[in-house]
This record gives sequence, C-alpha cells and structure tokens, in this order.
Amino acid sequence: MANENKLTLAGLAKLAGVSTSTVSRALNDNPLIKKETREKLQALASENNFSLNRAASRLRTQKTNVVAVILNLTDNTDQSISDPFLLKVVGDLNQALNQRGYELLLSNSFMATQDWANYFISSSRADGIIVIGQGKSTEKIEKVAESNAPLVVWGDPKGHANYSVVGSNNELGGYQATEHLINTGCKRILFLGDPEHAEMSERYKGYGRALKEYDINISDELTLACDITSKVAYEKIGDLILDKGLSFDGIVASSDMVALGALKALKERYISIPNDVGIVGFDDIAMAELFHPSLTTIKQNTKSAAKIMVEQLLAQFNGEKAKSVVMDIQLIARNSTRSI
Amino acid sequence: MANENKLTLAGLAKLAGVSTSTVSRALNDNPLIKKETREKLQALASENNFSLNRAASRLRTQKTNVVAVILNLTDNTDQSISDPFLLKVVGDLNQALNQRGYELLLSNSFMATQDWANYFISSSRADGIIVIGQGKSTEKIEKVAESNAPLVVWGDPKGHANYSVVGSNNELGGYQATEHLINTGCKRILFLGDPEHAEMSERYKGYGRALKEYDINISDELTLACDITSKVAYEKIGDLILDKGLSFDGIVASSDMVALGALKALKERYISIPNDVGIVGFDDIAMAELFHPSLTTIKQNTKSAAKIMVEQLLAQFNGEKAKSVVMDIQLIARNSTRSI
DNA sequence: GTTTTTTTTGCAAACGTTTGCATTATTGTT
DNA sequence: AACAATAATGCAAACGTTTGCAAAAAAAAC
Repeated sequence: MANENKLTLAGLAKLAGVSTSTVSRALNDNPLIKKETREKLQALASENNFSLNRAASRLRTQKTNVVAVILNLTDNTDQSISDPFLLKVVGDLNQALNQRGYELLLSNSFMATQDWANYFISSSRADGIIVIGQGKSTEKIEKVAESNAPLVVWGDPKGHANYSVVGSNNELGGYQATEHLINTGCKRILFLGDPEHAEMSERYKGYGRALKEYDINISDELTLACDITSKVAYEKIGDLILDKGLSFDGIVASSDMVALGALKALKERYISIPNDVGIVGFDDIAMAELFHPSLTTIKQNTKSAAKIMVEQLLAQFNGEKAKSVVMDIQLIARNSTRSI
Repeated sequence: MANENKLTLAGLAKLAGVSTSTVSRALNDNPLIKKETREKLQALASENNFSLNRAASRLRTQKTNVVAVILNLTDNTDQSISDPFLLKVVGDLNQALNQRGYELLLSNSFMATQDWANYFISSSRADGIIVIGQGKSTEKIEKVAESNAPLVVWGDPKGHANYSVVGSNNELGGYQATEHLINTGCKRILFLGDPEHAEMSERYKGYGRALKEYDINISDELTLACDITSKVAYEKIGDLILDKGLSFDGIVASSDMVALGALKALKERYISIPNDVGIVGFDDIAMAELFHPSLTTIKQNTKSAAKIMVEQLLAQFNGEKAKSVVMDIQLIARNSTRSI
C-alpha cells in the first residue's frame, strides 16, 4: 500500500496554512467559513485527493450514515438467497439509500444468533435497520423494536406490529388474483403457499374472501401448504396430482417462484396452461414475463416500496414515530390465465 | 432511543473495578489477561449486553473488517440489477465474507463518479474491494488497482490484468456449449452475446474454436451482438427471424438470461426446442431448471468462486500478491438440447 | 480614531477504543 | 528471607475527526 502517511485533515490544514477546524468546516460547506476560503480548501482537498476518515468522523459525530439490511431467511435452510424478488428489493433499497446519502450493509440470517439492535446499532456499525421479510416468527424483530432501534420491516403491514412495517396490500392481492381466476372461468381454485407466513396468510385471507363473495365453497383440499420456493411447489403439485388427479383448475400461488414451480409440474404432465389450469403468481419478478406462457401475477412495486422504507427509517432518525405503510398492488394479466 | 448514556469500555471497567485496558484485552481474549479475569469480564460484558463501539475501534486499529462489493453495471442504463446471477454472487460473497469475519458493504455504479479506492479504502469505510463484473471498460478498475488498494474482480481471469481476477474458464465454457450443440446434431450455430464484453469474448473464442475443430465454417451471420439482458435477446432473435427466417439450428447464449429471452422469442413462433433449435445458456441460474424445456447450460460455481475471491482478498490484506484464478465450469445437459 | 458589531478563524476538548511501556503482583529460586 | 523471573494489570498516548467557545480580523457605527 502506497499510503505510508495518508493525508489527514491536519496535514491538509498545514498545507493550506489554516487550522484543522477551518478545513473541517470548509469541507462540510459550513457557512461559518468565508466562501472563498471554503472553495479554496475544497479545491486543495480534491487536488490532493484527500478523503475523510469515516471511522474518525463516525466516532466523533456518533452517526454512521450506514443502514443495515437484513435478509431474514430464518426458515430457509439454505442460507443463500434463492428468490429473485428479495434480491430485487435489496437492489432497490441500495439505490434508495444511496440517493439519501446512506450506504447499505448487507446481512443475512447468519447473524441469527446475534441481538441485531446491539450488533448493528449500539456498536455503531449502522444508524438503522431494515429487515426484509418477517419470516414465520417475529420474535427477533420484536426484540429489536423493543430496544427502540430505528427499524423498518418489509412484511405484512396489516398486522398490528409495534414497529414500522412496509408491505403490499397482500389481502387485496390475494383477492384480486382469485377474482381474476374466477372471472376467467376457474371453479376449483387451489391456494398454494404457507398460511403460517405473515404475508402469505393475508393473501390466503384475500383468496378466501373472493371465494366467499363469489359463492364458491372453500375446501380444505384446495389449500396446499408450501414453502416459498419453486422446488417445493414443484414437488407438492406433483404429489397432489399423483394423489388425487387434476383436482383443480386454477392456482393462486403465493409467489412467482412458487407459481413457476407449479407451472413446471403441470407442464411436465402436459396439462395445458391456461386452458386446463389457470395460474396467478405474486411479485412480478423479471422472469414472469419471460416464461411461456408468461405469468399472470400480482405486481409489487419494489422501487417505490424501497423509497418509502428508507423514508420511514429516516423519519425515525429525526425522532418521528414511523407508521406502517400499505403499498398498492396491481394485477398484471398475462398468458397463464385465460383472457376475460 | 433508550441509550442515554451507552455503556462503554470505561463504564464496564468501573463496574468491574479494573482498568479499561484490561477490559479491552479481556474482550479480545488476549492471553495477557489471566484466564479467570477474562472470563469474568466477558460474562459481565454480556450480562450488561455491552457492545464495542466499532467506529472507535476502527479508528484506533485502522481496520474496518468491512469489504465493499461493487456491482459494476456501467453499461446498464437501468441502475437496478436485472440479472439473478449477479445477485447470487452477492449473496454467496456475503456468506463467504461473514464466515471470515467480514461484513459486506454493497454498492452499485451509483458510485460511478467516485474514485473507488479513495472512496472506500482511504476513507476507511472498507479494507478491500470486490468488483463484480468488468463491464466493457476496465479503466475505473485499473485506477483502483494502481492505487494498490486490496482488490479482487469477478470477470475474465485470462486477460492479463494487473489485478486479481477470479472467473470461470469462459473459453472452455463457450467451447463445451458449442461442442454439445454439435454433438447433438446442430449445424448452424448462432452465438448470441456481446463479443466486446471481456467474459463474453472469451466464450465467443471458445465457440469459434469448437467450430474450427469440428470443421464448421464460421459465418459472420451467425454472430449476433447482444447485451446481456433477456429483453434485448428476445428482440434480437425476433428481428433476426423476421429478417432471415430460421437461419440457425442452435444457439450458444452468453448467459442464461439471454438464453431465456431467445427461448421466448422462439417459442412464440412455435419453433420447437430442442428439435428445431437447440440452445445452451451460461451461468446455471436457479430458473434454468424451471423453464420448460429446462435449460442446458454451463454452470458457474458461484459458491466456491465467492470463497476464493474472499481468500484472494484476505491474502492481499496480509501483503501477499494475489493472483488470478480460473474456475472450472460444468456443462449441465437438460432439455433445451437434444440428448446425445 | 475609537468603540461596537459582525464575520471569520483557531484552540482544545471530546468521541471510545487499542497498545507500548511501566508498574505491580505473583511465583519460583537460592 | 531476599532476590530474580515471570505473570498480570494499569497509565497514558494515540487514532482523525467535529464543535463549543474564545479570539482575532474585518466591517460598521459613532
């Protein structure tokens, strides 16, 4: 490393013949310093491509300008991330955070054993925490919330959590997905997902409401509990057909990945989509459009969700109490369902 | 925030009736401190769930234990990440880094205007940099390398870069993909990808070598330049067919996303895969298996690649000069190509 | 040309660790 | 019991910023 003696504020000050406080203020564009001096010093700094030591400034200011983003994959045995949707959220969060001058510290449930608030906030690794996914158990999240650490969670915004949750209107999404299938002639609609999972259970509720409103009786046989992975969905659908034949003509899938797994199982048995079975996903991942048939789905707008999550977090930095926010969803009709 | 006066080392020391240096050493498991005292202090620390102020310790030790991971998306107008492969790499890197006690600071080309080395290293935001993707131009990376910042790049390991590059044996991958198509009876094989992109050009070389070895003449008409997105691939294939009809019976795609875009274009025209056209992707993203037909592809092992990248980076922390590493690839034959 | 006001700069004390060196406590040796 | 050798602890100085307050310089007022 070539930086034997890296340039510090003090060094820069000596170069310029002023005090460190002046340089510090100048670089922070503090109007206390005369405009000309400010500009001169800023120029000098960039000439010598000086860069502030963040460790020092963080120590002094007690502010990191970093946000920890935690992929909450507790239930997933394989630690790595399989669902492109979640990764999309990370990407969008990164952008939203950068735009507000924050950086993103990525973590997954590897930190499972840790007390998040302590680990990230008290240690001044980050100013706030964004958790992606409530998972099945929310105890760890609640612990963080109790510690009063700035926190925003992507999940089910309708549950009455004591922390800020941003998420889609999952109930409505489930409803619209189901309604769409009903409108395109499906009679026996399967729900494929995990009703114990917070967000999924809302989707399940919407599914139930739609069936009720359209006077279709809800049968236990048409609820297929299933993890949020394409692999499991593929297997479950395969088993179901093996067991009971084609007992359904529509599927409300709890995510696009789940839908795609189901799709594969059906196609392998030469079941026609959408004629024999219509299928609706959830998320609208990039792949949804690419499939053949392209996947009808409930789109979650991750870009604006990310923006809102960041806003909610920053609000907490300013001492405001952040509320939960319900994001609108949108049905994207494609070719995995019949046209109306 | 409840932490009016957060517990510090000094506070803990007072509690225990020892000096801060003793506590510091105890918590770092320094054998200089008697074992009993160490354990007592560690217990005390966790009782009062003390957590070290990292900003302070980073300032003092000049070490952050953070690695910046940069998604190098220079050519991509849309800043957000579309390719699941890259995100998979991020996820795997995160795991590999965590296992070695490092944290992952995520960045994308939003930082385009910044001088990376200065921004991350000199500012002591991170100890090292991992860049994912060389993109088309490598000047920014070279600038970082020149500054002697610890750096590892995911890209084309065969180019003679003055920095450490970890990447797959792209040439061989291109070769094997092509060979596989030849072996399954394809005569007119299209290369679909961007030959100006470092990694892709290697794949293209392999493609050329295979054709040559099997005495198939290489035609310019069978090289279709194309960005690494499914959308562009979809359009390009559509245009090509519109223009010249079905002028090929095999496709070597430069990535799975590209392959999937092509697949969609073909399917919409009722071209049978793999009978009319065989197609081989590159990457082996999770989706490859899910498609119908499932996608034959060249698998890149991101998990071990991530591990190696981290090792290469850590080696540089220890003053060792890191070398480039070529990762083995593997052909995964599925149903988008005929069986041999 | 003083004095007052305002603008601009500098001094020095934090922020919470880590660590070389000095010091004290302990153990072993004669 | 005195001393040497070793083990365990503490002192105090960094690390590089930021910022309240004091001081100096410049401008304004008399």
